[in-house]
Amino acid sequence: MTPQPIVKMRKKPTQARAGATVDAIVEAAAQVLQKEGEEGFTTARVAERAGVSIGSIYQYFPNKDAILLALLRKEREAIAADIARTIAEIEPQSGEAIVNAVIATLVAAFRPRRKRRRLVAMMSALSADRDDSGVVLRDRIGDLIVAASNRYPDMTPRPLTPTAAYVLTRAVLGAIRSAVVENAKILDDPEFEEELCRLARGHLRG
Amino acid sequence: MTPQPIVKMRKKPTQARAGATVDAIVEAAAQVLQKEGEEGFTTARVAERAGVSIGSIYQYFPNKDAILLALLRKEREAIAADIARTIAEIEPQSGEAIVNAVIATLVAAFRPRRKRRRLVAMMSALSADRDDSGVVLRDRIGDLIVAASNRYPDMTPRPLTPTAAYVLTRAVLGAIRSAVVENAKILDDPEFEEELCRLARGHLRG
DNA sequence: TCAATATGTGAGCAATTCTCAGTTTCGCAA
DNA sequence: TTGCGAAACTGAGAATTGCTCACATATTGA
Repeated sequence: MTPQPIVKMRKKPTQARAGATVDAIVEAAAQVLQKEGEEGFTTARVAERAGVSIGSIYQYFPNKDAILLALLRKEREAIAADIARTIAEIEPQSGEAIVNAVIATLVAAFRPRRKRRRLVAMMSALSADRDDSGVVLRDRIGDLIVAASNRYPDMTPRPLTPTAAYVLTRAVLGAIRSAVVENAKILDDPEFEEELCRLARGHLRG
Repeated sequence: MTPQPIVKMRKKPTQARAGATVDAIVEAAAQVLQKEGEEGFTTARVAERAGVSIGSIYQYFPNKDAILLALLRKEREAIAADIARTIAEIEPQSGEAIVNAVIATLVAAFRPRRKRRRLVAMMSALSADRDDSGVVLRDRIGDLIVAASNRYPDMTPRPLTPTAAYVLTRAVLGAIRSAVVENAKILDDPEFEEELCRLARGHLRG
């Protein structure tokens, strides 16, 4: 019933080696999860792979789940950075060009490191109560679309309400998410991207 | 790397009381999960609530996760039945009417029992490796759309490729999924449903 | 150099999953 | 009704795992 606040790190690392330890733990978590699956994801295994003791994990993470959350945030930040960088480089001729470019960027963001990003997509729903970074990221993309539609009126003939932006972003990201989780192959099909563009353009057209 | 086969029940119940036990366990699992959250979801609690011993659980389920999978399938079947029933009752005048009706049905399917369906939506990604009932359901809806588009040519002026159907179903369901997981309120907003219809019609239009 | 602080260790406790040997209930033929 | 084999159920305890805490070691600054 009551949404819980964000899980914090137990202790802020100040020395360099502590930061290295935290990074090692998160990276080890990703590798263990990837190679051994969920069942193999134990604190002992993560500690072993990271080359630290179990105690060190609990110096920085309040519990096992927090390691997953940290991994989730790290991957999401990488994706967000990908998207921001590519969008900054776009020199848009038209509203349509922006839509196409944003969608191309979103799809491209999920193409590399596929196995790891699949894990992230699968885990992200589970942490919805404890971590809102996913919603934040999606809303940011929605704002971006609304802003673009104001600057390039040929993108859409109608004013874009918040609900319309919500539906559009969640639909596009939802289709990509499905592709990542259930069938990674389709991500490489140019027709997939093309259909996503059609979907977005059709929706904006009204 | 290797996708795992579907988890089976350990033993098929033959007597009536055994079936009742299985049902009680699954229902207890749903209740415990809803009232106590993930952390409170222990085999002991489920057994207690179901009024059986822990041993009985393991007579029918190979492990704790299998209880969740059973719950997942049960909820999905309920949703699928909802959808199938409503769609069977539709007397379509036009292709557009079908699209609107299907979307209305999909949204409506997630409105009741909201807390439980939210849990299901959150868990379903996690079980993607072990259970394909989600993909099956989504593909079935996709087939339904393709079939309808053949019978009602005014629905879309272009032939609907499998990729197009994939994108359309995943986009619509993805938006609904997001609404269920991250913000249940928007599900009741008529504008949400309207925008979904716009999205689908726009995509079909090409 | 030396103390104060930050970081790291791992045996062990508490909680949890799952097993299995034994008990109870059911279905049914005599 | 009775007796018996099969099905269903039980719960103590073995095995595993998350996490703590008392202690050891490394780093920093003066």
